Amino acid sequence: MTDSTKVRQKPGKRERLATAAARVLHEQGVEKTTLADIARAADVPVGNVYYYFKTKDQLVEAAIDAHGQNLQTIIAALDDLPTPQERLKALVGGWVDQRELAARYGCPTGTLAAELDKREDGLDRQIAKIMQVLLDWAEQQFQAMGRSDSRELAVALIAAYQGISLLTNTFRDPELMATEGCRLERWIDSLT
Amino acid sequence: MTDSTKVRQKPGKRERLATAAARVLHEQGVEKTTLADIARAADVPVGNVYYYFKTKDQLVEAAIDAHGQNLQTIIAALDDLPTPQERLKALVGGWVDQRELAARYGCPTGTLAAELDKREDGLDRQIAKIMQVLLDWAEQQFQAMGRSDSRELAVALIAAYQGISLLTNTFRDPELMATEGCRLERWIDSLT
Amino acid sequence: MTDSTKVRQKPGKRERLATAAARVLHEQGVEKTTLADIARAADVPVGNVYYYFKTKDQLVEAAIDAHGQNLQTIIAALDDLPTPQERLKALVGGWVDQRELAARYGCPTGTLAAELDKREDGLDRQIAKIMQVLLDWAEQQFQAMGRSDSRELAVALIAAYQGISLLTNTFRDPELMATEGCRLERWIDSLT
Amino acid sequence: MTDSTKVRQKPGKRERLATAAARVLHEQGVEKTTLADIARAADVPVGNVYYYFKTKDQLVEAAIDAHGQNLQTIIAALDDLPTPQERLKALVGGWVDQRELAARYGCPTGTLAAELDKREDGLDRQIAKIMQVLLDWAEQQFQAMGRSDSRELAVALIAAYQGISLLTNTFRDPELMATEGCRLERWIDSLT
DNA sequence: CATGAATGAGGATTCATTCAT
DNA sequence: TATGAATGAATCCTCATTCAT
Repeated sequence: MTDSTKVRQKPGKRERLATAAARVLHEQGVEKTTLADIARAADVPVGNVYYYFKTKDQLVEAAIDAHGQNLQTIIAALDDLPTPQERLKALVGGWVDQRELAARYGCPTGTLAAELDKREDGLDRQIAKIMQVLLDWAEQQFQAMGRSDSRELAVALIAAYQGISLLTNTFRDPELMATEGCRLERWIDSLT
Repeated sequence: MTDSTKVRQKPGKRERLATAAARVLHEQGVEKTTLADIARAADVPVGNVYYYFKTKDQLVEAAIDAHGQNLQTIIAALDDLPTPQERLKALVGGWVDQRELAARYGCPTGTLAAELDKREDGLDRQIAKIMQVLLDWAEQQFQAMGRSDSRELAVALIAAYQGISLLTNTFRDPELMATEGCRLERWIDSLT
Repeated sequence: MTDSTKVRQKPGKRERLATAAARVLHEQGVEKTTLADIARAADVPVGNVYYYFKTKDQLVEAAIDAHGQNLQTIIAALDDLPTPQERLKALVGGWVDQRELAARYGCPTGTLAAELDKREDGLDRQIAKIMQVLLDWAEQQFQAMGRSDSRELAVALIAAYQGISLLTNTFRDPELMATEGCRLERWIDSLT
Repeated sequence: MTDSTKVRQKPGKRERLATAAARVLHEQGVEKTTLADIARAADVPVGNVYYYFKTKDQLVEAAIDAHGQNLQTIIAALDDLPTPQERLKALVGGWVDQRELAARYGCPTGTLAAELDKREDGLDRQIAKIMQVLLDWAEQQFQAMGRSDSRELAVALIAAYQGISLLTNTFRDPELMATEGCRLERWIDSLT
């Protein structure tokens, strides 16, 4: 009981750093983000960061993980819905809900992937895994809809999202995402 | 005749730099690319770069322009085709032809856009212009096909390309682009 | 006791840098002085300088402040003297005492002012403030002597000092300062 | 006659460079002025400068010479006046006439001297010579007035000018020069 | 564990000077 | 002579990473 104060005060500095990193890296990009930026955002002294993460790359990895866990949460929520069509459309709906963020900074996973793909760290494989998870989940839904081309459809859906995120961001226009979202929902319905 | 080699080398140092920049920036990303990298790729002494471009940003801008001119060339070639369907499918075919490059480095315009959108330079507006050109051209084709939803379709098409470029790059799998290319061609045919 | 050396060395790294900057900038001039020069003079690694001062200009500003504080100290000491005449003559006496330094590098404030006036930073306003302080103090003394033209006299006195500093420096002849000092003291006495 | 065209077109590129250098160096200071600045001001291609001056320092020297010749011209004009008092007061009057320039950039000779004294080139001796000329001339005038302390007075006069130039420049206030000019004229009259 | 401070390896940029024509 | 272009040595500044306490 005595330590509860301390425990409650810093409920995982490590986690706070990872969360802050996820946000700041999304907003500023990996290369333009300083360790100091992240430390500041997490309200952690710069020197202390290294107690939790040996290198900047490890912090980036933690940020990727955070995005991954976020995705897991989203998927878990979607799985409560009764039909695959509804699940897929709910996914699209979620994207549309985030359109303001996309207009400003693009898709968190997508922009991270684009940037990390320029490197030969394992980091690019890390982000690929997350993308894979989403892809697999979408594939399952299309399969549940009885489509034999489920993989292809899953790729098309995720690609459509990544692409419209990029355009939405490039033109700073959230409406692009909204319009494309409607189109994708109609498309899902048309697949029976 | 003997001096032609040397004589021919100078004429386009500025252009050589822009071309090299376009390539290297695509391959390595803007932030990770050093002026020295570009200078080396263009076989120009670092100090000399500044004779042609006052800042790194100006060199990036020149690289963007190079990509823009490349796009213009492509579009001009496409316009020789008789029907809008053929033109659009030829565009898609071109993307598929470039799938190996996309698998390695992603779409030149798209990755550049993703990275530059993190900045508040005019550079992000510059790349948006190029994307706009492509979008406008695609819209014209859909319009020529008699579609009233030409804008929406154009956005969907370009988004699909940008998205599949990202996935192709993320998974280092050119086949993704090929498959999606076929799907897009079928889709175009279905719109008549 | 053994570690006192090291312990004592840290306490004022920032101040050590400012002091070193004040000296080196006086000796070499602002433009000719490298950050490395100052770092070396303060026995601080170059990279570390930026922990204390974000830019070279901020370091220059700190040096100006150092000169300003030095002036305050001098003025405070002068104010202990009973009559304005004595105070003014003591000021002049101080100048004469520093004539060797003036012969080598000129008046610290004056040379700095001359150089910074070529710039449009706020730095030139910073040095003007210090000059103003000296001017105001001199004016008060002449006022205390009952002179209605106190401002004009103050300007004349400071100008005489700045001018003779320049000549002393130009001709590398400390005697110029000494002679002019005597003249100024006689002049002060003549004003009653 | 045939060469008159050419002769008239470029009446001494060398001289044009020296004049431009004198002006630009006064305005911007030696260190902050690039060769390109001077070349541009003289409307001479950069590469061509080196045909006339082997190094930047030689150009600075030429600028100093230009100021020296300017001084000679002024002195020559003053010498037309009948009495030493009138000559000295005319000198002071000239300073006052130039007060706007002094407020902006200080005294050409003085600021140059201040900057060059920081160097160990012969350049600082060069500027000292010019200052010497002025000093000698003033000394002669005081001598002609029958003063045995002519040297000391000459030094005081020139120092007063250099000092008030600095203050005028520091405070950007031409009036300072005007006021001090009046004071100096009264002072000259009082010496008889 | 915490933290302010230290360090040094780059990276962009400037500019005097040189060169080829 | 004239001139655009070339060159490389400096210089300022950033930042990941380490260290001492």
